[in-house]
Amino acid sequence: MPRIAATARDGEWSDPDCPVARTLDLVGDRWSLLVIRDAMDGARSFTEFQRRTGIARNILTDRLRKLTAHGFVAQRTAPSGRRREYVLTDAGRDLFPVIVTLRQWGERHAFAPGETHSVLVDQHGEPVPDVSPTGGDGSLLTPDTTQVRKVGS
Amino acid sequence: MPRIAATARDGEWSDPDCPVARTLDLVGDRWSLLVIRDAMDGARSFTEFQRRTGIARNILTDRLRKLTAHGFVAQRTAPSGRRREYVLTDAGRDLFPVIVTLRQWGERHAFAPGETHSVLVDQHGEPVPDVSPTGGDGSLLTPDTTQVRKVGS
DNA sequence: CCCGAAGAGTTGCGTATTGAAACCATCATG
DNA sequence: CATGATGGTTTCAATACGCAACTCTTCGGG
Repeated sequence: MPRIAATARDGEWSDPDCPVARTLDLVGDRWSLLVIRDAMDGARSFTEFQRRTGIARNILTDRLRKLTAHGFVAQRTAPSGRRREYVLTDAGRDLFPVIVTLRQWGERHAFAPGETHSVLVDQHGEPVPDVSPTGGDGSLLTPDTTQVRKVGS
Repeated sequence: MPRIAATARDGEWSDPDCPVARTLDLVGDRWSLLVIRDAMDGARSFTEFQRRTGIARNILTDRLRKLTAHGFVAQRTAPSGRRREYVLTDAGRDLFPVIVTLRQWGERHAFAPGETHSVLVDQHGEPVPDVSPTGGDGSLLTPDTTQVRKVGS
């Protein structure tokens, strides 16, 4: 029985060859991506994250610590004074496409017709268009028109 | 077309207005997205999912049940005979952009330079280009050039 | 018809993670 | 110096998870 799983907390990847699995080893839990979402939306302080997500404070402590350890956020002294604040790193900001696609899936499938929800808009107040993978020629890609090439092949 | 009618845990959304939160209520756990990933990559049977992910069998039972209940996969009789198989629904297939962006983040940030990993390629064997949100005018969008418009405002 | 193997779970049980609430420490202000 | 805000830590019960053993059904031979 081939045991693939070895859990990321031991310093091991659960499936070392797969980038999807590695990313989920880092942020694939109930709260991490919501913390990232709020950081992208301007949250900086422990209390602000707690207020927005409603996460338990001990779990938030743990998540902020892990997100910091894994390089998604960094803790720095606020410009205004001597309080510390959490800010996204480049790697954390680079999760933007993940957050946006999660949001857009939710908009399409997790709301009844007519049910209201928050909307992501650009500088001009225009809703952000759907994000979808395309080939080099601009054609839309789907699970059926793509495949995973394993490392050894 | 099956709208995701039900229940994250006890029938309530953890943050009813936010599409990101709703999506994570449904698939924001350690395993669901990996099961979806493998379904996109051709897995159909309980045993095949178990072999690919390494997930514990009782947990896999639970996840397949929840993914079915929430309309990501459906169970149908295999065309070849009388065995049942799990197939992605349209809603499940529509998570493709999420899986791809998670994969691409991992490729950029979770591998050391030179470390090998599996690659997603199109029909011609070409790697899938980076997916990123753009505005209506084609400009790249970032957390700094977008904002969430709340329902009431 | 009987046996065995494979698929798909189910059950029991022990460990790990999570969550709610209370508790603590530091600063700033009145 | 009392009060409140920030940023946690501690405690402890409730879930979730992983492992292994067991069940049930469906073939496929012999």
